[in-house]
Order: sequence, then C-alpha cells, then structure tokens
Amino acid sequence: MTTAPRWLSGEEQRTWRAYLQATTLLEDHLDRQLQRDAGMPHVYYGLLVQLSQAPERRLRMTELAETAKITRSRLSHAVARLERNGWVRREECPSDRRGQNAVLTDEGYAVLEQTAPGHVATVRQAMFDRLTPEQVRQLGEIMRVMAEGLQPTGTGADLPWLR
Amino acid sequence: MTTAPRWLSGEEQRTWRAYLQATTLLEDHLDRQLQRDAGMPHVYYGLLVQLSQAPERRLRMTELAETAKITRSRLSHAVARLERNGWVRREECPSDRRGQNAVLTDEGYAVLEQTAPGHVATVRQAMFDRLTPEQVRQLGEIMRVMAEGLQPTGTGADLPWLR
DNA sequence: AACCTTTCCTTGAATCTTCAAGCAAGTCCG
DNA sequence: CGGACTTGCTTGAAGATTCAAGGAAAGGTT
Repeated sequence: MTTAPRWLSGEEQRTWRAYLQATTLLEDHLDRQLQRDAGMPHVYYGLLVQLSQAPERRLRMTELAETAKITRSRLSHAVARLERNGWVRREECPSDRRGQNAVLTDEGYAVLEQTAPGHVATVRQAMFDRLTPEQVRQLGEIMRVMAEGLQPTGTGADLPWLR
Repeated sequence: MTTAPRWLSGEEQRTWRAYLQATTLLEDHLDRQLQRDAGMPHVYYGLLVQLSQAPERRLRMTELAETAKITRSRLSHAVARLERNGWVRREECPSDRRGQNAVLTDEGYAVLEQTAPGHVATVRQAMFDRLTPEQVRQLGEIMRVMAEGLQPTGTGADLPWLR
C-alpha cells in the first residue's frame, strides 16, 4: 500500500534548500581551507582532533570511527594515509589482539597546533560570527535532535516494535 | 602579526560538534537511501531535481553548477555519468556556441517521479518530523545567513576594501 | 584585423569514498 | 574441546571528487 506522499510545505522547502546550500558551501569551504593550510581534507583533520582529545592521544579504530561518524572502512583508508604522513601511528591493542589503536604522533600534534587557530578563525567567520548567541543555542538544539534521530543505534522510533 | 586565537566557547563547541555529527550522519543517510532506491548519490539526485524545476527542463552547465553549489568540473563528470544512465542529455546552446545545456530526459523524469515520495519521506523522518514549526523557521533563517556568507561572490565582508 | 583576456566547459591523474569480501581473534554453547 | 557465530579491522576494485591544465568561442582594445 502506498500513502499519498506528504510533500514539504513552502517554508519547509525553503529551509531544506537553504540547509543543502549552506552545508554544501561550508563543507567545501572547510575542505579547501584545510587542504591549503594543513594538507588534508576536513574529515582527516577531525580525526586528528578526536585523537588529540582522547586520553593518551589514542583511540581504538572502532571508537574513532564511531565518534567521527564514519565507516570503519573509510577510517582504515584514512589512517593509512595519515600514517604515511607521519601524523598517526598504529599500535596493537594489548587487551584484544584483534584491536588496533590509532595514536596521534608528535608530528601530528604539531600540525594541529599550527593549523588550529586558522581553522577556528575560518569556522568563526563562516558560522559563529554571523549568528546571534540565541541562534547558536537554537542551532545546537536542532542539530542535537537531528543527530540523535540518525544514530545507527536509533531511538527505535523507526522500529517501534523492537523497543 | 598573529592575534591570540579566539577559541570557541563551551556552547559554541557543543553546537559545532552537533552540527558536524548531524550533517555527516544525514548526508550519509541520504546517500544510502538514494543509492539504494534511485541508483545514484544524493548530489546527482539534486541535479535532476534542479533540472526538473527549470523551464524546458534544461539548464546551462554553469547555471546548474551554481545553483547546486558544486564546481563545473564536478558537474561535468556527474553529467557524463547521468548521460550514460540515460537520465540527462546534453544539447548545444543555440545562442552561445561554447555553451551546453543539460536536459532532463523522460527517463530521468520518470526516475524522479518514482523515487521522490520515498526521498521526501526520508527527509521528513530525519528532519521535519523531529522539529517544531518554530525550529524549522529558525533553522531556515540560520542556514540562509550562513549560505549568504559563503557565496563565492561574498558580501565583501572578507574584502571590505572592495565594497 | 590582430591581440589579449575572459568565459564555458572538458579532460586525465591523483585522491578519497563506498561496497562487498575476507581474515583473524574473541565469544558462546553444548 | 569443537563448532558456529560475532567482533575488529583490512583489502581491492569501482565510483566520485578535486586539481591543474587546456581547448574553443566570445568579448574587449587598439
């Protein structure tokens, strides 16, 4: 059975269009900025940031993939590249012989130190310097709602019979 | 001269993190949905949508690239692929011999007709069904502000001496 | 007309992402 | 213990994107 689709209202359409354009432009902007100043795409930079904030500057591959919201496969390739750059190193996990730890090297940390100020400035210029504090709050709340609904282990709202 | 970087406040950090996670998860989600149901990634689907809404279902390559916020190069490759699928056709532009029109074929239109309902449902489920009408308004306004600031032909805020 | 610059679009190579397949170590269970 | 299943991660090929380079037509200048 097919129900008549509930199309988007005029306001929803405008919001959706603006969302697509803003997110596309921003991701593109950040990719270029980081490619130019740090020699890597935005996602890779985000991986280094995660590692830098983790205890011992290391994280299991799966954990890193989960916090960065990317697949394990993609992470494997990414870490291979970052390893060639000397910014990350793999270490065997002592407690689980299948496991790998991705470890941020000193060189990797140095790259972050050098490029973080420029990156924050770019993010500010694109987002926070243009929004009121109230809008920053609103955006945070909205994005948290969306992210929660999209987690691989969803709330179950899409599979209510499994709750 | 280097000024001390203005790091993000706690609230800004949380908002930024939520933004990155939500946008990453959503783009991923839409890519999978459309790859599964329409056999193409989200960006390609967006190109067909733009064409379907254009007069005569056709658009100059450069115009299409601009409304979709992607580079001409990327569009060239994308249209080549969509052409192989039979969903888009290229036509010479009568008024400018350099120009090319991308034209949505009947097959391309049919694909949209078949897959649009499922796609709207996915977008609704991920975004609009989770937000209040007030939040939809807020998000629209926020995204318009960001998009405006990121247009290639910016407001000039980054080049104030050129205004 | 000759020349220079810009606009429109494409191309190929390098890089990045996805997808399906697979290996090896851990866990469960009789 | 032995077998089946799960978890953690990697691999290679196919597809997508970026980047730098370039060709061809249009526009501007002298």
